[in-house]
Amino acid sequence: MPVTIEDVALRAGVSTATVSRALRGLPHVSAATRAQVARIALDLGYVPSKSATNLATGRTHTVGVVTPHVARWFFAQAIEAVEGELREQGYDVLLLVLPPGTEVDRPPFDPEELRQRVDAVAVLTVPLTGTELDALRRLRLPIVFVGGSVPGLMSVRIDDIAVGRLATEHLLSLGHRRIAHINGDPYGPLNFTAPVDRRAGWLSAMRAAGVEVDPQLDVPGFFTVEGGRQAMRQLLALDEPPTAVFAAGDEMAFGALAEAREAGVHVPGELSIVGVDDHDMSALWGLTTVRQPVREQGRRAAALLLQALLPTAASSRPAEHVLLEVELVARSSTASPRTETTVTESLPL
Amino acid sequence: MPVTIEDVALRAGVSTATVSRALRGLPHVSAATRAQVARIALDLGYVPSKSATNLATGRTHTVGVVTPHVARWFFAQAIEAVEGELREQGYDVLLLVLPPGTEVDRPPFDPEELRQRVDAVAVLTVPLTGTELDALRRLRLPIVFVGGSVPGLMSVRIDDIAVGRLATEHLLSLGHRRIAHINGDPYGPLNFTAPVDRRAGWLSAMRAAGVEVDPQLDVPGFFTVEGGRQAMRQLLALDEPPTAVFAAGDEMAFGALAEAREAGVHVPGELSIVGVDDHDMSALWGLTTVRQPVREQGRRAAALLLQALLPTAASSRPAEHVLLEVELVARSSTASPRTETTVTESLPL
DNA sequence: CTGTTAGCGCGTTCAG
DNA sequence: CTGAACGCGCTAACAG
Repeated sequence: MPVTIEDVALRAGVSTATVSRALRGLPHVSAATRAQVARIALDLGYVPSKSATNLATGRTHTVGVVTPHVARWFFAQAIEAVEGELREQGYDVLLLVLPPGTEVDRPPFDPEELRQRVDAVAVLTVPLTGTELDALRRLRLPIVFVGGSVPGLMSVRIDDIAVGRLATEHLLSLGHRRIAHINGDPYGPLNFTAPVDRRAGWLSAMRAAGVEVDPQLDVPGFFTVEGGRQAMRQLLALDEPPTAVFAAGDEMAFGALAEAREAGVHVPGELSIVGVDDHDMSALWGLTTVRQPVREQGRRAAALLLQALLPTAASSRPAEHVLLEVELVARSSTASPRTETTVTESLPL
Repeated sequence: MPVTIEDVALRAGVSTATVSRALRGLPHVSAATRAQVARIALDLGYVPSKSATNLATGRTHTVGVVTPHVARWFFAQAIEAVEGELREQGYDVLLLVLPPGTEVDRPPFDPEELRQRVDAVAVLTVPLTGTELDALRRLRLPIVFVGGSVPGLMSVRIDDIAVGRLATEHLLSLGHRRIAHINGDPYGPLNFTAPVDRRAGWLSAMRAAGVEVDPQLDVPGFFTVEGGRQAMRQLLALDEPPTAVFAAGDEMAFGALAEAREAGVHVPGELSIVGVDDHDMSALWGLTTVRQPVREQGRRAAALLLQALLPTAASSRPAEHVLLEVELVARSSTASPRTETTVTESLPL
């Protein structure tokens, strides 16, 4: 039913090979023939069959994007960026959302099913088991991790230890000592470096400042608004609540912020909060945060794949690792502890 | 390089035809042969080539999802839902993000490029030109619109007029008369019914209540946080500002809320605000809103496509239109105007 | 510069 | 119940 290359060939009075060459801009085609073929293809509405092309060339012109979520800020941003870059270069994007849950209780992800469908894969901080990673490697496809890194595979991410340190140092410099940390899932996946590193940064900064860390101040928030809320509730219930909180993600910070206010705890008068991301709504909340360039990470990841897909690309170079800069954005959710200044509404909200 | 059906056939000592039948559960294969083949396929790690299958059957087992954004709440939710449902049924999802901008200034979308790649298409309230729509129809593929509807094509959406009416009536019933409306883009696309309908609902409710509508109270917010903020600024600058605002989307409502508070206008004491969506963060903001079941819309849309893809499906039935229910969720951003009751902090934030 | 000939990997008749 | 043979639409040698 669809228009095939043969239809075009017949109509143009040439062979299918010539049509193929003409349409793809290959050399060895007279300008006249090329123009003629192009015209006919156009008004016949000819579109090459992807499957046939793939079968013949072995390349799918499709990149798989594996992600655990699409609705969360980081992932949505990253997907949008990756898709844009890829589509611009003529690649299709196959979206693969891994069912939620840790790698233990979700259905196993079988990278093999990607084998015949994509030329490369971008993995957005998905917690994968060692088995899955091995299978992924066995595909021998260009693979890039975004927001995390795995030995031997390309990656684009930020220095999450620096993130934790930056946030914590900001609070320390304001005079805080009792600084809590709301992180991801303590029983979560192993191959998910961001939360672990951010915590490490927090600990490192605390230690460097000679501050003892109370284990009670290290609570899980699961990277969700609601999780952040619960975490904050837990912290406020302590005999000696923190004067400052470092939340490993803005969404958790929002929850924490809301919970604090609801509990009548004034931010930043009685409690300072720092997040990570610089979410679209962080400014609205007046949230101090460590900004990470998510879209940039997406773009860079796509670029790495594209480059690895180039015919000239040697398939066995050392995997590239791109580390992007982060930056502390100070807003109104942080201040020095126990200031005796008038507690006016310093927050916009 | 990949394992082909022939490798399996050779190893099993049968023909490729038998392998094909055995693996796909077709009849006319002895139980023994079937088991044998299955085992060998498994330990050879055989995965049928999608392209080859497609070429042979004419079906791609892929559904295209066309969306203008992935990072905005509605779209992210819908994409996640559609993807989940589709993948569960063995379909791949090809993500196609249409560059931002109205259909006038973005690069034209050529549905033809989908022809050889997908079996069906889900369009998420993307503003399409008539030309694009026609081209889409010409594909003669099952097509479903989510969040909007187009004559002759399937759709899943909510009654946006009812949405506008519901929100407005809530405000009217509280005693408001000067009710503003923050909508989408006045110069925006035509085939994008949601904003138009929501406004119509607002007007209709106002008229039904015998309230005159001041054109100055109808301002654009572009469905973004920042747009909502600007809109609110504009409204507050009026000689006679509104006592209530109906924002056509929660993200705009957030912006409006923040702007109002920043301007020192107490919500809901001096100003009531209603949104639409019931965004994940609406509860945090205490935002009264008209909830719409986005994920459900995504699931239903996927189901419609799946059903139309069934071999038994007659290709020329009338297009199905699914209309889902909405519901007003009253929170703390709305109250009666000019109440003289103590203005305590009634909002959590 | 162009046409011919082979496949790419699978599904699908049609014979056995 | 099973196999041989052909075709899906296109690209890639290889001739001319």
